[in-house]
Amino acid sequence: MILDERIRVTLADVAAEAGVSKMTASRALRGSGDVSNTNTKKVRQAARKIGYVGNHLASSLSGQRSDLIGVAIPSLANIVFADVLAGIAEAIEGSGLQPVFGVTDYDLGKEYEIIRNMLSWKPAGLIVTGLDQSDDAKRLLANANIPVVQIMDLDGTPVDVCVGFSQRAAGEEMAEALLDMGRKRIAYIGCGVDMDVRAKKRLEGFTERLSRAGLKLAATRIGDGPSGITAGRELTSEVLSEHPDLDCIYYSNDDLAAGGAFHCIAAGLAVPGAITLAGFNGLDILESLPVEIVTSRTPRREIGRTAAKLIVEANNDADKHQSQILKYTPVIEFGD
Amino acid sequence: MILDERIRVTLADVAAEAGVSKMTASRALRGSGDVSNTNTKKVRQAARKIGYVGNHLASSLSGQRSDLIGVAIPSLANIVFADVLAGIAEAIEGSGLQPVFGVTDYDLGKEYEIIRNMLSWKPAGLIVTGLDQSDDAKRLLANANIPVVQIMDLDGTPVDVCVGFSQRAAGEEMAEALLDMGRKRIAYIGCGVDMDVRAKKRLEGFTERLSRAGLKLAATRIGDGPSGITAGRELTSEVLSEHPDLDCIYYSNDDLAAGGAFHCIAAGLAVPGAITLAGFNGLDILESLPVEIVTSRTPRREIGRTAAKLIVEANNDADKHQSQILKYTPVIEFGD
DNA sequence: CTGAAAGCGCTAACAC
DNA sequence: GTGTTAGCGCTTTCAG
Repeated sequence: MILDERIRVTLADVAAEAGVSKMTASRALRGSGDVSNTNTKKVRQAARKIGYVGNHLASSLSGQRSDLIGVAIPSLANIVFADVLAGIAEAIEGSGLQPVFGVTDYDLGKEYEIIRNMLSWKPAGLIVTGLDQSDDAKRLLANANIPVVQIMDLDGTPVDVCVGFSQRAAGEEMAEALLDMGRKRIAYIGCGVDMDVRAKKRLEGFTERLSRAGLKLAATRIGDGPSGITAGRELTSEVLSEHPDLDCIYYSNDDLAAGGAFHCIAAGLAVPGAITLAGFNGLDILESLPVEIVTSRTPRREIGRTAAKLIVEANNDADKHQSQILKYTPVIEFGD
Repeated sequence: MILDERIRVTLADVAAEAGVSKMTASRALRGSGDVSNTNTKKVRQAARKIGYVGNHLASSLSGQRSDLIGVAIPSLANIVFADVLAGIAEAIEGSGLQPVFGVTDYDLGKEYEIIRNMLSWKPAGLIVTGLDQSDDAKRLLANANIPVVQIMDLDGTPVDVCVGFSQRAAGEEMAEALLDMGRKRIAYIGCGVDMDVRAKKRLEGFTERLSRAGLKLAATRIGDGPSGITAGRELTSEVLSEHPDLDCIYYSNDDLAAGGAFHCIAAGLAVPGAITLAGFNGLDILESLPVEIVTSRTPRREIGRTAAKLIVEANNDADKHQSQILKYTPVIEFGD
């Protein structure tokens, strides 16, 4: 295909075709202001006839604000963020807004660049993951003068709106649940790549609750490869061979825990009879697993949906927007 | 937060601060054309000092083309498309392009609207899923005058570039592999929501290959709920209770197949001893499963990466762009 | 190497 | 109801 210079069809063409002024055409197409029925029809027909598509760049530049909504997430390998995106897509359906996304790879520098880049599109709003952006990034967000929603975390000071749950508390509550089940020799398994701020916060809450009960982790193992089922299986095998007496393993997420479950099944270890496995997120996979794994179900799709909805609403009525903290609470599920 | 009218800092402000004209500032910031070192420094400092962010809307409008790249995918619940997005994000890293996405829900009408909407951003390129858009949508794509990449399929006539594999052939090859393993009483399990065009094409190829061997499907079960592990487990249980003599089940994807595996484990059915399970995609989960499932590994991340790379390259050098078909081939894996 | 002028395609703000 | 006039903030000319 040759990218030749095709004739661009613009609003002026539509107006000419319909025999009205650009403004009438513009109003008719957007349904704004009063336009006679006759002209509305004429314009719509003309637009269809000559294949008018419109130019968001021009309308946004003129209107001082675009219909874009910026989303910065740390990763797409983690299904959790795909769920967040799905929630966002769901919430903006029909609103005329469209999401632009950027993947930060858990890197504050990249995150700053992405935020900066997104801001230059003058988006209707921004959704960023977590509360721990770099100072530069936070300054950008604070001065952006658009709704900014920070999601998935609550432990910190939000820039504007915050939709999430306390990662620390989630860790504490899981510790509490496991203690209630009588677990005493507990190990932690995580992954380096996955050791983002939020996983760290959960681990902190977890160990703190343990120490209040006079306990500490019997073992800690942080893999250096990427997180996933395979990694979980291997790390579990390693940890259990070094510490065969464990009665519980807390994983930084469900993928790792599922891998742990597969190891236990293969090794003939009863779960949760001989050992309790606990994960995080409440992934679909756990429900069908032949063993029971404890997990905290995180409402990530709802979080995405709520975050996007707030921006959609602020976009329709800017006065309605206000800084606020919307708190969710992960629910602990025992897999039965 | 009150969305007050803040002072926007524009290129003119930077120019004033640096004591040069807007043009010199513009050139210095973009590194285009020749600007003296002195002025370049002055401008850069001025920009940083007053916190200039730039306005992509204005530059794109002026430059006739934006740095956006539009992506239309059918769903985010399906991890396959999250992988595609991940590949896209990977490929455009550092290129200055940013992805805008839309979710079609396998709905041609929605897809048309999304494509139309994206085109109005005058994107640098478009990535759409499959070859089966509506005629209206195809017309838009054909006239868009930008690189258009259709991904994940090969069975049909591409608009411009096509990066994918033949779904029909994938179905045929899986049938062939299962026949080679001596399977004879084969059932198919899919999901209504998941019964997109591509799953249909695979099924067609599959049954055609069977009939060439003088066989036909022993049973076909299409669930009406959403696809997933849980659905797979239930559907498998149902099909097996009606047809206990099956020696093989072909699923429309790995999630369903994994659910089937869990059913078999719970029911004490040896896999693949008593029954062979075959899925599609080559998801991570299969590797760690305590049973062996046959699958076709699809290079979805590579496809996303390649598609995006083509657009990045065309963006750097439009003359290099040409319509072409990039063919991938899913590899059948036997889970051992 | 630098700058002034003229738009890019659209819409807000006013007239009529 | 409809049209006119000015931009939105930037870059592409084209002169110096």
